[in-house]
Amino acid sequence: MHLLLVDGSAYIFRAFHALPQLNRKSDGLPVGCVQGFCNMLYKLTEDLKGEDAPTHMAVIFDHAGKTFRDDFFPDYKAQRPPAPAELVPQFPLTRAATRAFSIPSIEMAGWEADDIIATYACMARRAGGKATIVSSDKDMMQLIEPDGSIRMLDTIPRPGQPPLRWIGMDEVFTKFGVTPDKVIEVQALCGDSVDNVPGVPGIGVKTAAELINQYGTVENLLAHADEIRQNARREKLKANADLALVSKRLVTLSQDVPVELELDALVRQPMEPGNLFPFLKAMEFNTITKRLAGLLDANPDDFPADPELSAKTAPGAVGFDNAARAESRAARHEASGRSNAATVAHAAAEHARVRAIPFRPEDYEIIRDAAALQRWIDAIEMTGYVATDTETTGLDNQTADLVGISFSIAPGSGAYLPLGHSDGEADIFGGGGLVEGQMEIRTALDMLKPLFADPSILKIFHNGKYDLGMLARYEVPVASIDDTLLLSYALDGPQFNTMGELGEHWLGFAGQSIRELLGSGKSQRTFAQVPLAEGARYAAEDADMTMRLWQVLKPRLAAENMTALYETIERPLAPVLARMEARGVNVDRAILSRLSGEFAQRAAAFEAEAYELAGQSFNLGSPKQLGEILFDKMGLEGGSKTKTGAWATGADVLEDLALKGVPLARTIVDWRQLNKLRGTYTDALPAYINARTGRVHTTYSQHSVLTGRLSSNDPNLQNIPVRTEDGRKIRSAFVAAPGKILISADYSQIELRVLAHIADIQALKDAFEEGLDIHAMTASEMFGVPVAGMPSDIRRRAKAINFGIIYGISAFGLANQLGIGRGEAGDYIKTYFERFPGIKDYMEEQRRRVKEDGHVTTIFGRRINFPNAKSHNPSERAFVERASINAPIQGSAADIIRRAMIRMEPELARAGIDADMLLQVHDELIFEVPLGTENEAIPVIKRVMEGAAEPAVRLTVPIQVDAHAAGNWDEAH
DNA sequence: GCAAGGACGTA
DNA sequence: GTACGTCCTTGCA
Repeated sequence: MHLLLVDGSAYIFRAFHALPQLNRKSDGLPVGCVQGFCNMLYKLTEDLKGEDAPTHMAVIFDHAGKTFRDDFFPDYKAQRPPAPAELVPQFPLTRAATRAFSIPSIEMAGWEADDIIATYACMARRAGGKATIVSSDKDMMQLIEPDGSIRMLDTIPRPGQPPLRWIGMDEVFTKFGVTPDKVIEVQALCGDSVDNVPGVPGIGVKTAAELINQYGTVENLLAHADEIRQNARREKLKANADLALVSKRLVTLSQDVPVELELDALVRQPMEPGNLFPFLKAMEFNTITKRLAGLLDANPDDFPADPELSAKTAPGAVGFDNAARAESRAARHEASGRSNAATVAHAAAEHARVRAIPFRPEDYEIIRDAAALQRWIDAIEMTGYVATDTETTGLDNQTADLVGISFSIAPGSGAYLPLGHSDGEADIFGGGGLVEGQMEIRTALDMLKPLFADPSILKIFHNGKYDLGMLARYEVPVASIDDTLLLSYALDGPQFNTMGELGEHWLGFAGQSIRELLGSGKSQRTFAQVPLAEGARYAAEDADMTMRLWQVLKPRLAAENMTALYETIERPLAPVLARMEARGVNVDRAILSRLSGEFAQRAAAFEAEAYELAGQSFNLGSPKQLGEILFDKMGLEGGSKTKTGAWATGADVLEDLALKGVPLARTIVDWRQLNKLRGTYTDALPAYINARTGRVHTTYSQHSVLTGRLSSNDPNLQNIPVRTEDGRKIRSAFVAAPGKILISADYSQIELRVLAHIADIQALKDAFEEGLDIHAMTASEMFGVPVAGMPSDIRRRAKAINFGIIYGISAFGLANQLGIGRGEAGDYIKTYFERFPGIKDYMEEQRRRVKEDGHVTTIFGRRINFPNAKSHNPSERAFVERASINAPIQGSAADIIRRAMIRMEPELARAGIDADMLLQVHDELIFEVPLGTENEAIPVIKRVMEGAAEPAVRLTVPIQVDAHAAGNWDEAH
């Protein structure tokens, strides 16, 4: 007999990290792991033929709740984060899949899958047969028998490797340095940080193997502990003898679980089309359905999809993105065994646990050679995740050089791999040679490459976008990331920006500041000039801190229902942005230089004119001096003061004065405009052209904006002028590369459409449905003027009101904007509310929510916090009210374009279109495509952008995107 | 050398 | 009336 035992729970967890989580049913339910699981079952039957073909088979799952190990070691697996929300609904489905394949599905309260597997494997062996354990879990390696009667098979999908990989004596020896029968002894000594098996502190796999190979067992080792020559090792062992013994009990698999099914009950059954196809069809697994139909010679059409599981008919079938927001329900599901209250408690417990772990910089390691690096790589692979951070010579990852990389695999662990520390005095050539004792950079990176590229190993960064861009320049691609900065942003908004702030708040320890390390001003040094030991301490602490923050923040996702936002929006967006930043945009230096001269000349003329009109020369750039001249010296009326008591000289004030016949005011306005364009754009932008790429690379901030928008800096490419003719000249300097053309695609009236959807305003929705001019329609409704032949001034007012609504209108603000009285503005608002009563309801609802909850949300569940909502300052409170009205609108629109950006690249690739997404300007995306391909690219771009809310949210208004192609940004817009 | 304030570019 | 980032001056260290 040959018994095949599949470790079902381990498979889904490992597959979750190994597989791209893209596969969803038409209702949005994630089924990637279920699909991988079905493929594996299929492959097992296909590939295990001849003497490997099993005669008996079962799939074993972990059961929710405590096991016997918790009885004597309550901390066992205590630091496991709760299962990701995307995984939770897949647990019951994998059991259903097992039954669909006519295979017994076994789980038992109080026992881990590993113990049940061990029990059955031994039963098979005692019965004179053999057993194959389908698992890659190292804890199972203790069961392997040298005579081949118990073997292991790894089926976790890994790119570039065969689907089935045998694990034998050699693999075990590579991992543990001992034969399988001694694996538990080694594990007892070295422990396991993932499962929280303590082991003997300070003893790793290598040392453990050495000791066990000499003494055989933990007990014998402890009995002869006095013989050990190395002082530290001996004392550690003697001091922690009890930990070693407890650890051994923890890792030893039970072989006498009182299983209910005898071996005979596990005899392989033929697949039953009536079980199989209803399940596969409900899951929408078309490929495997076809394959199995061929194999079984059956027609799947004869079997309807299982109505209980099917997308269309299942009760309460909703898109996952919707469903995940109510994931407290899903989280209550079996496997995790935790109710929502439990996920909250778990997050709190994790926070307390991590916060209590002291920082010990003296434990950090410096990796100086390949052997040490390999040890860390091995440890990381064993752990399955790593917090990591790159140290570089600057803040801009397109120009900085890599100086080192740090790692941490658990709170308190840390290592620094220095690669580019230089000695000698820093000079303009970047200092002297490399400091001794560093690995050659290419050698080290080549060793790390498979680790970073391995999607089954989670890389945890803080602001990973930076590191991704950095590593990409060194040809180190990264798959599977988590990001503590984005976790914090999804949970708390832009409240905490730096690791220091997060550390201070969550761990009570800010860590060493980079400013202190590098100095400032004239004496500032780059990380390359930091002495190696000092740099190592800082860098390793950074990775350690990142690991701790991850363990604190990640469990909060489930507890606070932010998993879907983080998993479907924030996490996948970061690599997209990293690529956009790396691409940059082509800017014509000659155009800017010519404009700079032109603007300077014209500004100089205005400057002379201003001195003439003022009767004196002064600094036109100084609002203070200008205010004194206008209101003190010239004695003009109507001046107002800013909050600091200075004369207000803003454009609106000067515009007023100009209308009242003060020519100096107009001159200043014109001068300021030209000077602004020159200073901020034509002079500043050329300095941003990257010497290596010849292009301008902005940096996006994914975590800075309250509402969920991106921001752009160094340089800000989201405020390139467009409103004035001179401004557009600057825009025209953004040109396509030779042989390419730019496409600008922008959402039309996205915020008003979102408002119509959220507030459910039928009149607005109808107008959008019919493709009307929305401002003209508003004007017509409000003022009773027909749309045809509408005076432009009436439309302008309606437009201002529409924008005002989005901004949380006030009579004061609208009056200012339109230059009318407060009373009249108030009347407009009143009329608007009468014509569109739902708007008022919406506004009151947001005001109520922000007061009650301290936050409002977007349609995708993004939470926007307003800690000031209960302020005693009335104007502060009024501000919060306006912002809380605006935030769901601006934020939902921001979420929509974020979703479009995430989907854009794969959809373009799928359509076979070569297009580079370069820039995002809130409601606009800029692409660069080969000249002549724009007409194929545009429909795909439009389709992705227009459908970006689906399927998570079904908008009740049409979304419209306008796209144009041209050689420069001005003409494409 | 740095922070704050004013002004102004964008959606 | 919302949300940003940058440039420049000013005032203090």
